[in-house]
Amino acid sequence: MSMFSAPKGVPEYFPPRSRAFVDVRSHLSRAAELAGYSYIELPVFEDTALYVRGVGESTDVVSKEMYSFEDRGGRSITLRPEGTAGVMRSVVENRLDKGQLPVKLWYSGPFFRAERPQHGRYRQLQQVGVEAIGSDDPALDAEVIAIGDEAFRSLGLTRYALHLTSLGCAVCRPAYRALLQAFLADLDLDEATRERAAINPLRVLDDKRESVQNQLIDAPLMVDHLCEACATHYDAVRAHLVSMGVSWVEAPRMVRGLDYYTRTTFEFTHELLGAQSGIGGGGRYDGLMASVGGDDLSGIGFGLGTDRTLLACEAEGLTPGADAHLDVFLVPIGAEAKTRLVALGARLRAAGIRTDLAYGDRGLKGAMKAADRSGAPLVVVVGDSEVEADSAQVKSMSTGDQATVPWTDLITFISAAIERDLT
RNA sequence: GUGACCGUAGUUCAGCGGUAGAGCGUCGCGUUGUGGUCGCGAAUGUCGCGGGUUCGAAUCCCGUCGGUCACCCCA
Repeated sequence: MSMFSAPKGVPEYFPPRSRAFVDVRSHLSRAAELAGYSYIELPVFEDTALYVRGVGESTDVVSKEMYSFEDRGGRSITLRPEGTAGVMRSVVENRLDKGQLPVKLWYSGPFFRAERPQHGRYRQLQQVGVEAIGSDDPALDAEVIAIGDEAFRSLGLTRYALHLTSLGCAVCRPAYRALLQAFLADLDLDEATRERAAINPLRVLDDKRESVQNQLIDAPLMVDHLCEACATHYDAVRAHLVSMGVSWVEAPRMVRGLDYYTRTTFEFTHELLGAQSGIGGGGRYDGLMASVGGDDLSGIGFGLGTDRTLLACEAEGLTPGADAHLDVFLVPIGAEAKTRLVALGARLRAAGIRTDLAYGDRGLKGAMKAADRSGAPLVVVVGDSEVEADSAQVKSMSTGDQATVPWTDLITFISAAIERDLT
């Protein structure tokens, strides 16, 4: 029994799985780097009002899932529940939007939502996100979507799907919203659903209950009521996706939980993850920057769930980061040998060779066992006779071959052996 | 936040009212300085935590904490 336990709903990654987590995260961010996005490091807490105004007071995320508290100066602080609002705040505050547009940024780190934990749903969740700000070019929408697709594909994932729709804009959405509300008013719905219809009628569309869905068959859909500009924009996005070879399914009833989304909206889901199947989602947000006090620039971005992407990889039997993480394992027998190998280890590491050593004066047999388990392809053994001969035994763990190598040639020999193994 | 199920060794799990078990892992041994296979042996548990019922509780009941599944929500 340990005295303390981690807070509820917080995932921890430790070896060996932490290696997979790190590898997943680097695949996700690499896709963004490959498309010219630059890293932005942001605070994990912000002024509560930023989320209330940016994300939307009526959203579940803001109204019942935020970790908010008063700091010692009496300010209301909130642990960030999502990434986009914070990026907007920083862009406006630091005038990153005053140069060439679009500004393309990526970020990574923990986010916090006080939800009831479940497999794949955590109170501290990890995301890798991108934002492209200051252009409403539909090619940029397509780029962002394609980056997400490539991020998942680069990990070897295949059992995922891209859901796509357009949520319209300030011109066409209000009229559609009224239309939908009128439609919903005539349906037989329970109180909670009626309430939702009043606050965010779009949300009713993706209700999972059959009894509700049956009544929604003839519900008006946003995509059928887009204004000319939105329709043209959406067509262009789809045309670009086709030319990039990205496939998707139309999801006219898809809804996002954050109020700022407009026009292009998308979600990646994985079919093996159960109820928490969303592994990434995003879209365009046209009014967000202005609502946070900046110029009225539009933007588009996504957040990819690092935790869930790892779960998706595991569900598909993929093993990210499984490559051996060591090149050489050193086995000393005796005090003199240890002194020599400790020094050799430092030199190997300085030469960029990943090296570990058998500590704790284990017997040769035990040390070899440790060497085997380390996964290192090469093992260097030094005992009394090697010390005397000023040499070392270098063993290949895969073939079992062992060579006597003069001490002065060791680093060169090892480098060459690793080089050979890589080719 | 609502409902249901689960919580036993490092790990996966069996035991379900009468002195705590197995597989895997860990450590040691199988003669002097060589791992993976095999054989033999050993260590490790306040049976999540707190109450209650009982002669006796890992086992039954209540609470609590944690996890899981669905709803909800979303990454």
